[in-house]
Formats: sequence, structure tokens, C-alpha cells
Amino acid sequence: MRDLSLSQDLLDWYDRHARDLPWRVSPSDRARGVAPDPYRVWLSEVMLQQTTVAAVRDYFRAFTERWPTVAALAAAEDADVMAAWAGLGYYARARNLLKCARAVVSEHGGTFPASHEALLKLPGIGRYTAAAVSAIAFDDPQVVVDGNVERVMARLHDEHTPLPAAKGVLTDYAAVLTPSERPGDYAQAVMDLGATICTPKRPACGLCPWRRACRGWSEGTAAELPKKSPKPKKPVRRGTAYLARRVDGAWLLETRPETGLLGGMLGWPGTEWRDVTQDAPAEDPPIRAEWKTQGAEARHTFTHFHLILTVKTALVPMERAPLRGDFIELADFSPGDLPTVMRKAYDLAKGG
DNA sequence: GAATCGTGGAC
DNA sequence: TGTCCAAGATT
Repeated sequence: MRDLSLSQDLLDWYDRHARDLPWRVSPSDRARGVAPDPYRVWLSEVMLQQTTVAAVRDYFRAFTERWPTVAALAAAEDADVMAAWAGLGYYARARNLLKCARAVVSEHGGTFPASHEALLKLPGIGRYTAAAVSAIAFDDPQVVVDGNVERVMARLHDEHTPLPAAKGVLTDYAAVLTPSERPGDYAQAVMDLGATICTPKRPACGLCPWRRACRGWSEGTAAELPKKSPKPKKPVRRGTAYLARRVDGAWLLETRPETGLLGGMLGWPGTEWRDVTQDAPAEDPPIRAEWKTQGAEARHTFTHFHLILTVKTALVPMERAPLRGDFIELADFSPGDLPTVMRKAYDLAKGG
């Protein structure tokens, strides 16, 4: 069963209110037959996973300027891609981005596969991204369900079952509304609606094209939906980072292991980060030196814990060999290549 | 299903 | 200042 009248109302709204985004083909251009580039659609969707449009904009521009095609990205050095992703977070995305680009080249001749099934098999492409690329780049009416769609559907149907348990029924609601015509514009329209009108807090229901049909509006429950299961409190961890500067200005850094937190990223050698209820980890400097503790500590909050990082610095002579990590010449180092927590430690060392 | 995995902005 | 939140994927 479908409700094409509601879908059409949203498409009409989108024709008038679609946001101008660097990766988007406007509905008017789309109507003239301009086709989106699957590479740009895919890249933007991966960048936008759990990340705001405002944060993605500059990264998207930088990536597409430097690597205009999937083949160009596939040929890039791992370290260059990780450095370019630094600051955007969820670094597994960058690792999978490269794996995916290389798979598209080696297994699909450098062209993104058009089928939802084949897209799902690629690294870093899950249910949402496969559906979004299918719909937006290939006009395939897949059911696109992201956080916006979940929120809009929960309100439209006054669904009080908390997430993530409600995911199934919300997907069913979304399927009913997905049109076979203009599925790409429709998918982007629901997400625009969620991002600009049907917002998490204080939704602008007065401006909503779906207000007449919305049960959350008629019941007065819209603003409190969707329900979510409560989140556990974040524990606090502590650790030490060692910032060794050689007399010629080179910094001692290491590439973190591929898996786990900040995997594959550049960082300062240091102790492990241990819960404050545990014993403090043993001293473990990466090079013999006179270490000086900075007056302030670096504080940073990750998805599931708070970190308080003690920053120690030292100046070391040219000939001394490190036990861990490698010295990177001053000319080859940019703090912007570091994940944010590591950049905070750097800023602290420079300022103090 | 539950954990893990970043960051910056809004309130 | 603390909490919530954003176009999720992977294990």
C-alpha cells in the first residue's frame, strides 16, 4: 500500500526548498536530465554518516579537488587519505573509503555498481548508504532510512516504541511512502525535512508540508519523539602522551594500529588510556630524555568515555634513537594531520 | 541486540 | 559545564 499523495506533497516542498549542497544535483537540474556522479554521492554519504553538513562541507571540497574520481582516490597513499580525514572523526570510515575505492577499481572496472546488492558488499557501505546511493545516483527506489527518516516516521505515525527496537516498523512506514518516481529527490527531501523542519528539538511544525497527516502533530507528541533507550554514563580514563621534539624541530610520532580507536591515524606515543578506577599505567616514554610535565592536561570526550591526558614534553639531541615511533621532519608535519585529541595535546605543548 | 567508534555545535 | 545530537557501519 502506498500513499503517493503524501510523497508528492514532499517532492513539491523539496522543489521549492531544497538546500544547495556541494554534492547535490538540484531538483531543477535533475529534471533537465543532469545525473549525479555516483562517486560524489558515495563520498558525501560516507562523510555524512553521523556527521553534520556543516562539518562535511570543507572536507568534501578538499577530497573532490584532490581526488576527482574514484580511480584517483584508489591510487592515493593511505597516509595522505588518513591525514586528509583528520578531524572528521570515525576514522574507520576513511580506512573503508580507501578499501571501497580500490574494490570499485579492481572488481568493478572503476565504476560504482548500480545494484543495491553489489553496493552492500563494498566496505563501509551498510543498509543506509547502499539505499541512498541506489536512490540518488541510480534512480532505484530503495527504502532509505537514516536518523532523519526514523524521526519523521515516528512523529508522522505517533510511534512511541523506543529506538532501536522501533527500527523495523519505522522502516515499514518509510517503505509505504517511497515513490518509484524521483526516488533520489524523495530520499533527499525527507532528510532535508528532518534537518530543517522536523528537527530533534523544537520542530517547526507550522512550516511542515506533512502537518495535515502527522499524528505526532495532532497528538501534540511530535517534539518528544522518537523515544530512545537511555544512554549509560561515560566513564573517565587517564593516560599520558609523550611529545618529543628533536633539536632540528622534528616531532616523534607513530601511526596507530589499523584497528580500534583512532585506528590508522597519526598520534603521539603514550601510555594506554585506563579507567580512573584502575591503577595508573606505568611510565612508558618512547625515547630516553628529561621529560617535563605540562601544567595543564588535555581533556577530550569520545563516544563512550572522557579522557584526561597528561602531556609530557622533551627536547632530544639529533643522534638519539627512539624506542617507538619515527621522527617526522618539521616540513612534513602539520598539526591538521592529527586527530583532534592529539592536536589538543600538541596545542598544549606549544602553548606551555 | 549491544559495544565500539569522533567531533563540534546547540542549548 | 554537561548532555544531546548528526545523512551508520562493523563486530
